[in-house]
Amino acid sequence: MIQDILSIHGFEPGLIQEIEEIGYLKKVQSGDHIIDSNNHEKVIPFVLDGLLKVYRYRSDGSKILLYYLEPAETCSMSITCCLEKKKANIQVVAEEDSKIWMIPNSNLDRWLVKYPAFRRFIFSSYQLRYDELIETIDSLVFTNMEERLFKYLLDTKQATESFEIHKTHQQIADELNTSRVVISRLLKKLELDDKISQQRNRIEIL
Amino acid sequence: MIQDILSIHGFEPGLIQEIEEIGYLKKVQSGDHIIDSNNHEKVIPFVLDGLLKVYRYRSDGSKILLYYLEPAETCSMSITCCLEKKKANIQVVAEEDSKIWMIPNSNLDRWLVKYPAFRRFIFSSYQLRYDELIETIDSLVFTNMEERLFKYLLDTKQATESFEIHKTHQQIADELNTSRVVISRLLKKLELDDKISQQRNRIEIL
DNA sequence: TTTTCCGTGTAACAAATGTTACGAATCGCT
DNA sequence: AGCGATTCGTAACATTTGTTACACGGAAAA
Repeated sequence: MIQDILSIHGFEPGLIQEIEEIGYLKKVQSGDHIIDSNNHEKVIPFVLDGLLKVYRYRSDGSKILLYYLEPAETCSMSITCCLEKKKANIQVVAEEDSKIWMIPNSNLDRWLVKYPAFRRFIFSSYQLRYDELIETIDSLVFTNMEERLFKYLLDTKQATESFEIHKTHQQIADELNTSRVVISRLLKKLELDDKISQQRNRIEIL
Repeated sequence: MIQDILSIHGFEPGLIQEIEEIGYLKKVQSGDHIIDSNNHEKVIPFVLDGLLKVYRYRSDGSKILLYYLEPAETCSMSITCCLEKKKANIQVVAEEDSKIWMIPNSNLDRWLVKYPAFRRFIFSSYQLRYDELIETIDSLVFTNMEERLFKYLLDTKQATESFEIHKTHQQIADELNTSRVVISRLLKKLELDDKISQQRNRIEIL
């Protein structure tokens, strides 16, 4: 199973073996915190199954959703954090029940040197996250809340592979950093436009 | 001169020699385009002197200022772009007259393997840009236009090492993706609050 | 069943931002 | 000096987003 997912990126057999030997499986439930400010253990999480959310939090307690991590992806913030021995103010939370292969950072630098596929993997991870951050900036600058909300629904649909979204208006508002009333207002509008239908705790995308 | 700037990052003598041999100096004037969608030459720009702006542009022509590049810095977007052979929709423009050491991408991968200091440099560049993008997201989400404007003025002051900013309201509006009228309104407010003083084409930070 | 709590709908208003329009001041050029 | 172009100030208004308050209905708990 782990071999299968790692070979997606064309990892060398030797690398796959090393990752298997040094890493360990972590099973988490929806809502669990995988990485936090408090725990300073230097590991990078490689998602085997499920869905993770990566937040950036600020000193005043507010936080921003940076991106989602899907299977076969990893968190580039954690990588730099490991390589640079720097504290990144990030938080990785399970959105669904997930299985994660936790890889201690001890061999990162050596792997970078030894395995070309690992280099490619790391750099394409960085690129992927860059693209997502820039897309976030894009949508903040150029689109209004209604579009951002609809995009959020579509993204959630894709990430969870389901047409139904089980979230309250308040939860959505928190993720989009606005208020519940605004979300209710806009969801009602989307409903009138026949783009969604909703019941309590449930939004269906049409 | 080039040795001096490269040694800031602790580059190995052999690496410095290679970079000197393979790279070339490019002098540009304020407003010149260094990297564009059209030219597909694979080089990474290393700033020796001056100030560059990195934009992301979109298909509809609109663009966003991603970050500034100061001396001894490089553009991580270009790096991934080189390594991944992928087209990044970025544009690098000279904000001031600048000197740039242009480094063809042919040896990037080999340098990553051979020189630890180069690995550290690349990864810390990535981290730096991440931090800036996240800070941008932060300010878009949590602060109003007045704060963003004042922060923009302070950043410009720092980047140009001058208390005077020679820009029109329209230019500032373009960089902050708003309209000229809004900027004029807010600058007037900052002036009344004794945070700045302004004349035509000139803003002074107090 | 009754009570309480949670999620949602909606009104009314406030604040921030965007848009259009026009006049005044200043600069560069002839 | 005179003229046109650029830059800025400001009013008036539209739109978007945020805030407060309250009602309703269903779900969960007592």
